[in-house]
Amino acid sequence: MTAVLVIEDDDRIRLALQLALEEEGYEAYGEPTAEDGLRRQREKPADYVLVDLMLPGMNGFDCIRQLRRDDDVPVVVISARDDTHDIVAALEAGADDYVVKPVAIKELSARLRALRRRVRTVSGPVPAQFFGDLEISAEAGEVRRSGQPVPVTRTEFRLLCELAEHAGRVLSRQQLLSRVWGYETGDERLVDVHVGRLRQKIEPDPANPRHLVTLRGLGYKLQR
Amino acid sequence: MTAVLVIEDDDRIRLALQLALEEEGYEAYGEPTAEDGLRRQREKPADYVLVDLMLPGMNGFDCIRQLRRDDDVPVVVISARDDTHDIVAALEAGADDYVVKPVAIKELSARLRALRRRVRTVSGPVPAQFFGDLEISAEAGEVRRSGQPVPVTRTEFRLLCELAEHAGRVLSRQQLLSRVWGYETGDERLVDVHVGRLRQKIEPDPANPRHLVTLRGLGYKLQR
DNA sequence: CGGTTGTATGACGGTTCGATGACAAAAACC
DNA sequence: GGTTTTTGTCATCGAACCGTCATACAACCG
Repeated sequence: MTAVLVIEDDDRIRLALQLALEEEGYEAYGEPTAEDGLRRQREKPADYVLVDLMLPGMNGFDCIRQLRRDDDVPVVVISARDDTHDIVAALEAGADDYVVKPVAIKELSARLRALRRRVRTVSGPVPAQFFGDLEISAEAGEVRRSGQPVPVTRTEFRLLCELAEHAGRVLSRQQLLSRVWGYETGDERLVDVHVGRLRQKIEPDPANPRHLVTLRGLGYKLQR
Repeated sequence: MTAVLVIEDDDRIRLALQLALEEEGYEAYGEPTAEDGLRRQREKPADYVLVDLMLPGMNGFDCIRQLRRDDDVPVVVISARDDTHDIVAALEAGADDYVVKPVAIKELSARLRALRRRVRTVSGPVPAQFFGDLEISAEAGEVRRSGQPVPVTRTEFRLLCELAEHAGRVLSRQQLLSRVWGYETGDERLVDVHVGRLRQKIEPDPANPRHLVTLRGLGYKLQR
C-alpha cells in the first residue's frame, strides 16, 4: 500500500487529511513538526510527504530541502498561502507540487497519482550496470571496481547513478545540480568537487579519466 | 535549449505565454488547435507541452491522452476553470500539472523545473548524425571520424551542430554568428576562423573540404 | 592581366574553465 | 559528548580556448 506522511501542526487539519487519505486507499500517518516528520521519514520512509509551510520550529522550506537530500521522496506542499513567491520558493526548495488549503481530497489524490507516474519506481531487480571493470548496482547501493567494493558516499553514489542512467550522454552541471541535489540555483563548482572525489575512487588514473569524462563547456558524462 | 509547445486558441494569451517563456530562457512556439499541436509535436517534439482545455475542434482532454500516448512528453494544463472536476479529469487523462489562468510566469517556470527533475529521459542508443565517415552526436557531445573520437571545443561543437541541423543548406556568416554565438553584430571573420579550425580536425584534407564546404559570398554548408 | 573582393590560416594575448587542496560547518556515528 | 566522516565553499594554478589581427592566397571581374 502507498504510504503518505503528513507534516502539519494543526491537529484538526492533519487528522482530517489522514482520514481523507485513508478513505482514498492510502496508508496515512502524521507528525506535527518538521523535526518529527524528518525523524519519522528516516526511520520508516513513506512514499509521499505532504508538508505545510507554516510550522513551529524548523522552516517548511528547510524541511523540504532536507527531505529531498535524505532520500528522493516526492514532496507536496499544502499551504494556506496562495502567493507566487511562496510557490516558487517551495518548488525551488525541491517540492514537486503545491496546493492551496482548503484542498479537495479528490484533487490531492489525483495530483499524487500524476506524480507517481513520474517517480522512478524500482520495480523488480535492477540489473547492475557495467562500465569496463566498474560495476554499479543501484539497488544494492554498491559500487565495485574489478569486483572489489568501493566505498562511496551517498552524494557520490547518487551522482554516479544519475550519470549511469544517462550513460554516454552529456549532463550539464546545471542538470546534475537539479537532479542530484535538487538545487535549481547554486554554485556549479560543487559538481566539479564531487566528480573529482568520485574519480579518486573509481578511476585507475584520476588525472586521465576513462569513464567519468569532462566535456569542457558542456558538462560530464559516463562512458563505457 | 528546452523547447515548449503552447497549445492555446486565444492568440493574445498564446503569444503572451510564448514571449514570457522566451524571457525565462525557453524556446517557445505555439499552435492554436489540438490537431495542429499534435502534428507539430509529432514532427518536431518539444520537451514540454502547455495545453488549454477549451479548444475548438478536438477536446483538450483527448489532446492530453493523445500526447501521452505518442511520446511521454510532460503536459501542463493551463485553464481558466478552477474546478476540482476539471483538474481531476485532466490529471487522470495524463496531465502532470494544472495551473489556473491568469498564471504567473515565475510560477509556471518553477513548476516546469520541478517537473523536469522527475522526468525520466529515455535511455537507449545515443542518436547520431552521419556525414560520410563523420559522426555527430549532440547528446553525447561527441564527434567521431571513422569511429575515432575527435576532440572539438565547445564553440566548434556548437557550430558543427548548427550546420548539421541544417544539413545541405547554406548558412550565412551572419546567421551562424547569431545562432552559435548569439551576436547580432560582429566580425564575420570570426566564423571563418572557427570553420578553419574545425576543418583541421574533421576533414582528411582541410584544404579541399568534402563536407564542410564554402560557398563563396554566401556562407558555409555541411553536406554528406 | 591587374585590381578587387572574399577566404584561409598562423600567431598571440587575454580570458575562461576545470582540477584540486585546504578548511569550516554539518551530519553521522559511537 | 566527543570523534570521525561527509559536505559545501573558497582560492589558486595551469591548461585550454577564444577572438583579433596580419598576412597570404584564391576567386571573380572588367
